[in-house]
Amino acid sequence: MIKVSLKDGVVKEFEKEVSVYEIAQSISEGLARNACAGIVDGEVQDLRFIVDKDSDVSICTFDDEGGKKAFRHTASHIMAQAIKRLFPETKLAIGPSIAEGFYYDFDRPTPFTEEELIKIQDEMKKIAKENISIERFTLPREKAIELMKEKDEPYKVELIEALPEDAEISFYSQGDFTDLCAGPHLLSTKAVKAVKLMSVAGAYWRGDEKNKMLSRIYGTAYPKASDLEAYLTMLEEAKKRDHRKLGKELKLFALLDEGQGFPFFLPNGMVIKNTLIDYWREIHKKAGYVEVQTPIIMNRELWERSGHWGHYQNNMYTTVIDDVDHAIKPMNCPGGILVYKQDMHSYRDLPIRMGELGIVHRHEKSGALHGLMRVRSFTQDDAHIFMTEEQIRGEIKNVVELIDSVYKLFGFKYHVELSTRPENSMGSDEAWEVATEGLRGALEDMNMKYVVNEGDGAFYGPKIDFHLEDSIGRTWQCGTIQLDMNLPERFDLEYTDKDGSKKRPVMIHRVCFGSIERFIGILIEHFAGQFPTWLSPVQVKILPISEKFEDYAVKVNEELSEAGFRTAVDFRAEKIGYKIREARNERVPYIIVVGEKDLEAGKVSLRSRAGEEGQKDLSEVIERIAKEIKERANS
RNA sequence: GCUGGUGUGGCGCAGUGGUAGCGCAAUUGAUUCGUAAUCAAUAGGCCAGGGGUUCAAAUCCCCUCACCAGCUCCA
Repeated sequence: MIKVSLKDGVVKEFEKEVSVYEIAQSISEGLARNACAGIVDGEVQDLRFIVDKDSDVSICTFDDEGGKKAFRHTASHIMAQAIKRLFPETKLAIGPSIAEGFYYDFDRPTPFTEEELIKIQDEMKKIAKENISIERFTLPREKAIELMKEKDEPYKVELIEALPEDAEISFYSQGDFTDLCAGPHLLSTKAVKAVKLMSVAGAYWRGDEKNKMLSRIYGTAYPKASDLEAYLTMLEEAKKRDHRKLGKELKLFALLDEGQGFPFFLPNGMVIKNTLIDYWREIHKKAGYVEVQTPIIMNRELWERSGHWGHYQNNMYTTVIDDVDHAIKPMNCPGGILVYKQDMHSYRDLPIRMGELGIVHRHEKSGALHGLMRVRSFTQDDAHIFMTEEQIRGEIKNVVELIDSVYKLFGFKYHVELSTRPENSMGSDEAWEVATEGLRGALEDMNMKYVVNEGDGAFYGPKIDFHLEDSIGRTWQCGTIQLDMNLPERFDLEYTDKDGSKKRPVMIHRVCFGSIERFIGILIEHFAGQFPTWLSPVQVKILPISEKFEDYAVKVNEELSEAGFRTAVDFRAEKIGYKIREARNERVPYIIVVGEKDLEAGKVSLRSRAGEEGQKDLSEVIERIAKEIKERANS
């Protein structure tokens, strides 16, 4: 007798061992039809998985993460099967499910064309209609290698060879198609009806740029055509908020051939940048930071001492001044350290929280550049905190809270990663261990959820990264907290402790926005250009109905400017509908219309983003907008 | 950097071998208007750059550059 505990405390008993699918059937035929996978004692399992002991079981449909994965993974196998039917000479690499769909990497002499993509998609639909049942089987490693050699799939052979000697290798086959795969998969191809192949792109075998470049096809799949349609519509909508498009439309910034990767900030964008900086200064002052500024260019000796010359040279721009090598700073830390060294420090001074809005230059590969998100010159809202070892956790906690408060203000969701020691790094294992555990401990003290990103730390220390999403779900690292026990050593930093002895301080490097440029890119997409009033380049636009009311418009404008708002008046001899259309396209949060009726009543007509609001006293409008700006409310 | 795609007035696009077009924006004039586009006229382009094929190239071929998607790398 096997006891299966389902959700809501329901327990079912089975006479003998039973598959996940049979459990679903025992609940309802409807559920069995939609079942994609199961979770058995916390592990995602195939529908074919046999439950042979008392277990907790829940059934996953497409609406569950595990079910979605199985569904899309099956879609990727269907794509591979379609390609094998149409282009049998193609070699298979790997084909997993991903966040919004799936991909599969193929090796063939020429990449797939648009027309071929359509053919493949049609063939996939045919395969779904054929309702081919999907079987799972396992082979010992040697037999598995033999099978894949026989099928002439060298990439699969390589994958299996990387698995342990005694491994049982699982395969899935559907009709004439068999693929190495850990699963799970659906029971048949039937459910995968709504598929769309999105794009073809190159991708290196095993993600290594030294390897051969394969041809990757991205696709997505849904159980219902209407869901697929909804997803495609959502993507279209998201493209409309692309910061590069809006940046041009709203005249925020420009990226020109004359400086590849070096953004120009236009007057409107500069308002946003400066307003963010004002906000930054305000919260950092409150949090006990001082501010410094260090040079953009410093000599080679400094960069050799900091380790950048050795570990970061590929990303640095250099120049020669009076026959001496210099580098344009890619990071602010060495400058901050030199500032620390200007003085003797007592334990009483610590922690020293030293902020710097530093413009850094880094050479990025041309293909990596992306609007404001990835540039070669950017402003870091940097700070270096010098402290004693005992202060580490408290300071990290302060910084995490500060970053969290910034992201909350804008309504951002974010995820956190802990990045550990990379290959090209400096310092002792002990220092790295202490630093990494310091970060991990702080995260755990605060019960923060995080994923570990092995080997992705900075060359001088491990880091906590904060990642924000853009409009189509790509994530970008913004905030980061890096714990550094190496640079204080290299620069021989000291403070005098209670007993008069010299001690080595520990150092944190941290940013909240990350790069102000990238943060603005994210902001543009997040708000679709409709910035909260406090950030809007123009906060109130005054539209006289005709020339006759220009004087009144000027008077209203004076009062609004006097109140400290960023305003503009549209004096053109256009109809009011036209002026409103334009002001709305500019995403101006408040539009004030003045005409005959307003002049007579001594009032103004207000239009906010919510729509027409009718006549109001100007003083009332001023009060309302001032309050919104002061609270930095998100309209 | 790699693979593929794209490159036509300020912006968005059409134009697949026969003298470069549309819409918006701009300028000028008229209109003086009540909540998402008033009318008319004018001006604006070595068709990314270079080389080639051809009687003739935006269009076909080669090279370079930039941008876009993805990979790699990263704030």
